[in-house]
Amino acid sequence: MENLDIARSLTLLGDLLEIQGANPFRIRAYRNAVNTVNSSSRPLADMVEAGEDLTALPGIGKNVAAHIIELLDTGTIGRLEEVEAEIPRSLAELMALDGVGPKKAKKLFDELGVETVDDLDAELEAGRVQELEGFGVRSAEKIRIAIAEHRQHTGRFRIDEVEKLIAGLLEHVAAAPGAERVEVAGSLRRRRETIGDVDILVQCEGDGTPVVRHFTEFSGAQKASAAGPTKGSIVLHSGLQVDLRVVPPESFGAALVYFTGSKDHNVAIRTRAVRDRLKVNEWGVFRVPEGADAKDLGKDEGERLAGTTEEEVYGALGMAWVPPALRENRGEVEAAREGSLPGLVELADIRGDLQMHSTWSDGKTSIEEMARACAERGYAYMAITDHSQAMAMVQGLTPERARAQWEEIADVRERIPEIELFTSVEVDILKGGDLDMPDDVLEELDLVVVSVHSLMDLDRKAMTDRVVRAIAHPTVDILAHPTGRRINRREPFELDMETVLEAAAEHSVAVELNANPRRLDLNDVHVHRAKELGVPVVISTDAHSPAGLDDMRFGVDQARRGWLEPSDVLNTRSLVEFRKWLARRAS
DNA sequence: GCCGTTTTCGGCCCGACTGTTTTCAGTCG
Repeated sequence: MENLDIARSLTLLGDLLEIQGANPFRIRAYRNAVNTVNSSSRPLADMVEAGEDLTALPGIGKNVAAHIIELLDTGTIGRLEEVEAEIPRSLAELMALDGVGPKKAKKLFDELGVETVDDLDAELEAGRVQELEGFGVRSAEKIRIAIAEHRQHTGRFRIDEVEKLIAGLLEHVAAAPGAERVEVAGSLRRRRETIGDVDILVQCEGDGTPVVRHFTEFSGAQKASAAGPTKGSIVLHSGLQVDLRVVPPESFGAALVYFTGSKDHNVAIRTRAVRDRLKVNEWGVFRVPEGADAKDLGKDEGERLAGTTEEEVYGALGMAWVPPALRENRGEVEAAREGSLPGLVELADIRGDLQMHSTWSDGKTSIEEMARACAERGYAYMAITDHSQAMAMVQGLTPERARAQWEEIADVRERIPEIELFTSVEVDILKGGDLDMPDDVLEELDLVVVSVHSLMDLDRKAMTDRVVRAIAHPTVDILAHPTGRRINRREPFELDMETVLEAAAEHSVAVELNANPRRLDLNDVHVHRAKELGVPVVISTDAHSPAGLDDMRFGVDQARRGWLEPSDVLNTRSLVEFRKWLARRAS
């Protein structure tokens, strides 16, 4: 069972308990446990099997640990079944609707017998929802719209899509009357692979109402769902929600921390602040006076210790500034207090790109043009990794064509001496783990990249065995896009990543972090696990044209989210050092 | 339900906006 499955069950249990009106702190405890499960780089199932104590994990105590062990043993949680005997699990789905929380879901169930979104739709049609106490015509209409949007658009947006969708909006906001500074916050600033909604922060002296009004009048907005003196929300035609907050200069840093999140990171730093009798909110860091209770203080009462910049805010809390990519409450709060934050890899550290395609298979551009494009980007080396022949539809390389390609590569090397071209092939891993290229060719290549492109629906054991067998081949250097996922389009293969990474460590094989924003494969948690196991990570673009080379920044962002430092990333090495790595088996 | 330089009980992050309200609950981030 995957960590994802465990997280889903615990989330469901937490949601249903919340609908039942359980102690809110108990609900929070479940949510915290879910965050830990989702952030764990190792499968909890393996930890349990190894006899490790789950309560050593933050936010997981005796009860949740018992739930998890029961779930692994029996496939279900007794406590969850008890709750489901009282209220249907589909009520949790109602809470996914904008404007419907636990209280309204409960009321709809108790008063009208609503169990599903479809039931709710029918009750709305019948006009019965607006008659309920606490509901009204307007909230009924909002729920009706929320259902339509839920059906039309449930998922999150890829980060590259969001960047394109908001480019015009950011220009529009920068032109708002009184806007002195505009910054993107939220998951987009943390560089998550997908974005649920966009948060924008504007610095403005005095009344923010004109800024919010200017924002909500954006021509690309489908509707404005909120507008006050400090906050506004719009939905773009694409369905993407954008929230805007307006703050004065003395609060800009505090607000940037707060709206960058994540929620779990914010809760963690606020909880620590309470111990030091400090109060943190989006307006600043304040000292709670002797004898006073933080709860009785107004939002900006007390002695202000910080607020203008993020560095100041973290400093007032005894922490180093935390890079946004790390703000997920995965240990960065402790590291920032101890001064042990990693020095994260940056785009400028990248010295080469080790997966790209040319017109020899499905690339759009010649080898020479790709080489010139890489040289323009200042790289010291690159690899041309056209597909092997199993990819017949893209004219994958036969052994003969591979050899012929080497001659062209030799020519290009002479014409463009400023960059080193490595010969390579992205070799298909066939069904049983055999490689789609004879050994004599593999042995002559500078670099061997392997990946799965077919039979992606094998069961977990068969797929894991297949990939591990390929990794064990003595010529293999890099396992490319290890899970095969396409964000929002194709789920990852059934694959035991822990076993794969252990095999990579054993056989001295690197794993790719595919920088294409449609893939970003590996994900941040797996990248972090690779680091822990000492498996080198290669960040490659898999470019099919020169423009594709610019995706490198997305890969670097993901690597940063996985805590990678330059030394963890193979293609930050100089040409000399990288050659040494390629020769690692000879010595 | 979790946790501990308040340590095995009694706390647990904080504010804005909306709608249905007549002073506030619910939702959201």
